[in-house]
Amino acid sequence: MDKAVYEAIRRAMLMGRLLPGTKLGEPALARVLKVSRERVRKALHRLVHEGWLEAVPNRGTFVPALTIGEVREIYDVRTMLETAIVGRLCTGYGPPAAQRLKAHINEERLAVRNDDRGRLFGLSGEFHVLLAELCGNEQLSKLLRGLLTRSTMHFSLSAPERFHNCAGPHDHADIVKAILARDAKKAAKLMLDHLLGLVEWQSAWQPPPNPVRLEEAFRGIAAVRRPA
Amino acid sequence: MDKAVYEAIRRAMLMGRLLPGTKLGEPALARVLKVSRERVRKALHRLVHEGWLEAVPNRGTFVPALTIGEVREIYDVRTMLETAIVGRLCTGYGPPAAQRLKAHINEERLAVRNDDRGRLFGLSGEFHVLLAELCGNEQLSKLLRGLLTRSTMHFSLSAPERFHNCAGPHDHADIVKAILARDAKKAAKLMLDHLLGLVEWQSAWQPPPNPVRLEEAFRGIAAVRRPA
DNA sequence: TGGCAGTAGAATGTGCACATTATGGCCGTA
DNA sequence: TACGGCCATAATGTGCACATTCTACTGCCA
Repeated sequence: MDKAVYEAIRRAMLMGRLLPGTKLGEPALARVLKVSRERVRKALHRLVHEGWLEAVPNRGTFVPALTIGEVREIYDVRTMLETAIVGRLCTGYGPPAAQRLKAHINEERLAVRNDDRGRLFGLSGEFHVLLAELCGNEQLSKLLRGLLTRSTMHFSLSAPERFHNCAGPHDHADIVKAILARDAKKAAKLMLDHLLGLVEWQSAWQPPPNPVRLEEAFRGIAAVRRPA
Repeated sequence: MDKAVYEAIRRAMLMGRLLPGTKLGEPALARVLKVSRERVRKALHRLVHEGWLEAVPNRGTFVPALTIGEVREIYDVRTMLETAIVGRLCTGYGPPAAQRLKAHINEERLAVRNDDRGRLFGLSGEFHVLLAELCGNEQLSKLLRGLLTRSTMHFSLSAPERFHNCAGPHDHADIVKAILARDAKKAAKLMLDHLLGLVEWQSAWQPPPNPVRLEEAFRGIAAVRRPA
């Protein structure tokens, strides 16, 4: 199955092993992953199409360096969708929805108590997906899942070793509380502030100097040979 | 360039030449379009990934038969985004935005007056894209463009020969009027009603018996060989 | 006559070899 | 010494041939 190659590259990106600007050569990947070049090609093409990588014709595929502007745009779209989502959940949801929401919040609390950053990182993302799923709209869920992965990619690539506390657990609990109280206005406002906080928090991570950016800037100027 | 193959297939779908359930065989397409099978393969894979076609492993790729439920879901997502869009446009837009909106409405009026259904069909879609573009969010524009093509695909496939009047021009003019008056509430409401009307109008198109559906139903039963 | 196994054909999936293009080093010249 | 053109090398792009899988027809058997 060629999905394995796709997943391997994606995982490497989420783990921050591939810095922005890195070139993903087909022969090198095929050698490392021990698969044929065609498999690698297909996986790369798919990743490019999904926005994970950038392809330059006759040059290769590269790990993109998302600008703060693009991240803001993605969060802006998320805001539009997710404020609408919580609003809709306030107008009507089934009993299992309430139960799932409470269960999720409890899991996040548990992760915080155990200081399990990795688990909390995963749960924070899943919370937003959960809200979409509770709307019962498959298209919406898929779309939001894509936006979420893309919005976190920037973070994963730039500062992966430190999982974000996201200011999340508390925000999430408040949002759930508002939904259960069927307070649409408040829920939407809380979601808006939550996402605004996230994007601001991520923006603060841009300033630290990115080594790859320097390498790109000096390519063809200084007499340094790139390591890869 | 392989984009030509991609565009050719897409155009055929939009023109309604490919009915739902039709199989797009690689050798047949390569023969018809006079390109190598690899080009066809790449184009098909891309179309599948974008949701235009459906692929069954070791079976081939087929023109999908979107259910009413899926169409409703897509319109639901569009409602979330587009009500937010008009709301945002009401809070702030530049002078060129107002000018472009007015110009578009005028073009639609002109198309109606000339009874140019084809042009009106295109303009009706472009109106929604225009609103997204005026927000200045590239991600949003791309996303909405995809949703729009997918939501109209169902229509194109099931009833392509009759371009929809969409109850559009009038609705669009009202929406623009509300935006220019900076009446966010009204604009959002009008957009909501507009999209609700569109999806209801499209739903009404499902009942008429689909010839391909019959062909599929009799496949393997009657002694008819499929034309392709 | 109805059902089923076997088989021939075609279509999809996969890997390989070649063509094309970009990159980096080398050399000649101003 | 610096600049510009040339060439070797490696990577990407493309087409082809083979392997695998599914479909459909045929013939056999109950």
